[in-house]
Amino acid sequence: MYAISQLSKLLGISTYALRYYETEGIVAPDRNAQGERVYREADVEWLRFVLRLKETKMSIAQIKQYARLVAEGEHTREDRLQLLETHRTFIRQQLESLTTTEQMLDYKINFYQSHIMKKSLQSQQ
Amino acid sequence: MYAISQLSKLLGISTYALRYYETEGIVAPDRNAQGERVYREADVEWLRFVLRLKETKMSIAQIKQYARLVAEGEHTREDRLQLLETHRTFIRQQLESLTTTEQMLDYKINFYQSHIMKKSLQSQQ
DNA sequence: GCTTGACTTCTAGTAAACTCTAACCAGTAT
DNA sequence: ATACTGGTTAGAGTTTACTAGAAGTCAAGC
Repeated sequence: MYAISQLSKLLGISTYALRYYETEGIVAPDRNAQGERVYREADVEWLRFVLRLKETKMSIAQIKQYARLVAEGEHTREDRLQLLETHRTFIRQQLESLTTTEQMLDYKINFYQSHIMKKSLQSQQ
Repeated sequence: MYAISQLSKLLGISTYALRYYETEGIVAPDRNAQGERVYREADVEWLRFVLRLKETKMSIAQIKQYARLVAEGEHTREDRLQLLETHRTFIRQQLESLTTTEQMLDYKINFYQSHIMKKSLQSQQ
């Protein structure tokens, strides 16, 4: 059980963001007697997954859509599957793009380093 | 040599974006007698690299900074190297994050598929 | 009893990255 | 000659994802 400020620290996101996710229907914490948000372990796990989706470039709109399907229950399983498969495809594209770009950077970095090396050799002579 | 609309199609980005990149100092095409932008092959290659940086989550501000260093010439090589190395580290983090998330999705997709399979088996009986 | 601190809601503001509109111009087709 | 096409600029508007401010509630400590 976490208060909003505790969860904010735990997840490394702002309390503003946590409230925003709630208004967007992405998370629905309990409330205590004072009306304060109380996040359970299940909310924490869900939010960790949400942050993974965000890191891998899923938009808030899409995450919201997925959250809505989960909340709607059993009969949305096929839709959820579809959504996750689409995102997996997107992730695989990103992996390709990152690998290619990493290689380009390796090449450029080697280029710069060899030039800098030449320069420092020159300055030694 | 490409007109803006041609390059837009070639790169799959809008003419608005191309003009925006120019105002940000990221690209500096030639102009013809009518004052229209003329992009050379070198501009195209540079923009392809810029788009790679964007795909891998480099901000326009950072790209702008790198472009400025390139334009400034020889004495900025160390800074450029630094910037590219920092981005390579970031790319490696993204690769890790994507791999982990892909595995989570594999798991969830298998889960949904096995449930759907059960369901369709039930409906066959 | 009053202040402090952590929360609440509502609403406005912000940063990033475009995206669009308006007014204009130059070359081509009818 | 006129309309159309495709370009130009300056500047306003849009979308996304927060971020911040104002005003209020409530329990705890001095």
